[in-house]
Amino acid sequence: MSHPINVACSNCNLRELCMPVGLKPEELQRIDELVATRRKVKRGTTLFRNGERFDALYAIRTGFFKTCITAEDGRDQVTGFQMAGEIIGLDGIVNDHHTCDAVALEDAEVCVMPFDKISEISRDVASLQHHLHRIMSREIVREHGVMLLLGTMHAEERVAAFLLNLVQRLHTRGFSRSEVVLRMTREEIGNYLGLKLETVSRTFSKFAEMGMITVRHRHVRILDVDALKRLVGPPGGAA
Amino acid sequence: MSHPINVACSNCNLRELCMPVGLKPEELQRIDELVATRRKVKRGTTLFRNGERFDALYAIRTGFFKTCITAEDGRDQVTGFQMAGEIIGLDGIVNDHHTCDAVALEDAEVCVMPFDKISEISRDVASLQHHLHRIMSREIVREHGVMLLLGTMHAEERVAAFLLNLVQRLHTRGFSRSEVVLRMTREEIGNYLGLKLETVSRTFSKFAEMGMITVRHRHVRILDVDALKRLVGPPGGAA
DNA sequence: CGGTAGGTTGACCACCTTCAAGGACCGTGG
DNA sequence: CCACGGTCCTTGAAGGTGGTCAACCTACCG
Repeated sequence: MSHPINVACSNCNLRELCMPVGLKPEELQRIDELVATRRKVKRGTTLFRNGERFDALYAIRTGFFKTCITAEDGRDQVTGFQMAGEIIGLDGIVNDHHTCDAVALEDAEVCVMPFDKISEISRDVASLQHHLHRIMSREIVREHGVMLLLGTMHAEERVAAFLLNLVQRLHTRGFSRSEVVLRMTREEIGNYLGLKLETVSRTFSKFAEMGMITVRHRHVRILDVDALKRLVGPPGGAA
Repeated sequence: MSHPINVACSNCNLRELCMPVGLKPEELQRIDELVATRRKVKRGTTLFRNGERFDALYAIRTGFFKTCITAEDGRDQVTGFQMAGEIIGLDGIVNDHHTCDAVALEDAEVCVMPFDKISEISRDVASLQHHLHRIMSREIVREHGVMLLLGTMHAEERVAAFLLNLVQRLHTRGFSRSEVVLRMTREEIGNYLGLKLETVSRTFSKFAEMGMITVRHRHVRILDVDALKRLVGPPGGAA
């Protein structure tokens, strides 16, 4: 399940995504202590679950995750989709227990960073300290955006925003800015966006009819980014 | 606008709410350095605004705030209501600029804690470090809950959850567990809950008809907590 | 006392959900 | 190779929840 690492953070090609930049050599060395082990997570299995003890943050090295919470009555909500270079597990810090499930949507590998080690090292290395704060703050700001989406947007706007966000993040990772292979089902997308899977499907079809995208199963090609952007938020447009 | 403090954290009656517990005397002394000044914020004015430079977190000493973000097209979303003992400003850490507005809903006073001072002291005082991490993590978890609410709940469930959450937080601050004086308008409540103000109003009326609450303007009395709880999430109830 | 902001209530309607049926793809096993 | 089952997806028709629009009311404040 977990195994020793073979690539140090200092050599990792994802370093700019999950670690601070501009470190001095001796700081870099301390950072390399951070990742205790790697862990492979098979598609469909969980990295951690609601209720489990929290003791580490995870940096995604490869693969794709969703995080979701479940209410007592069984309703659940996908709170995010995470890809390479992103950090998951922040929810567990408050009460030393995770409050959501992290499920791999494809075979994945994560770097395990024991939280007490993070705390310890960030007391010595100010840039790591600040980096951690920024990561948490970024997550808070991201969730504000999701609240705006869920609170004010219509179905088409939500789906457009979802696609744009996804393709943008993939692009910063070196992938195409117009091709997406969805790693999640329509139901998972809908759950995240506060819509039913049928609505997501219909909206995809509608975008395709309008010539903004092509959809074949999970393969989406974006034909007209600007049209999508216009959908999510009229730029100078009507109030 | 801002003025020297007259009550040290070590003497503050809100200490358990916004500061770590179980500090050693010398740590307490360092904590007292945290709050540089106090600042009064008049009702209807902002503590900070989207786009302003971030350099401090704020602990609410008295009063009541809302935070809200605004999309380019003018739509906005209330992301939370904050009361005494709670910390605001976390959104600003990522990019050194605030991304939301913090508006006082009644005359308020906050403790200004310069963020570089927080960082510095938390490098020496591990319990402060952990406390900060917990505060940020708690905010992330809270927002997960809001996402669940916005993504899956019906109007009645949302309003019930809102009232219960409010009264619960007031109760931990020593107020009644059945009396609430709302500090925000129906429109602000609706915005937060992803509903229109008319829907909030109607839902209040419906709850009143059902004998669960009484409403007179902004004064709400909760008559049947359990009924409200049953609304938000059927306990063992129907799936 | 009049103006204004905030709140309530009603009628109608739109968007999304619900329910249902059919179809495409994938892995497995014959 | 094809048949088979299962999951995932698409599309249609009908219905409901909450939105929209509008009128009226109340409290508050100069």
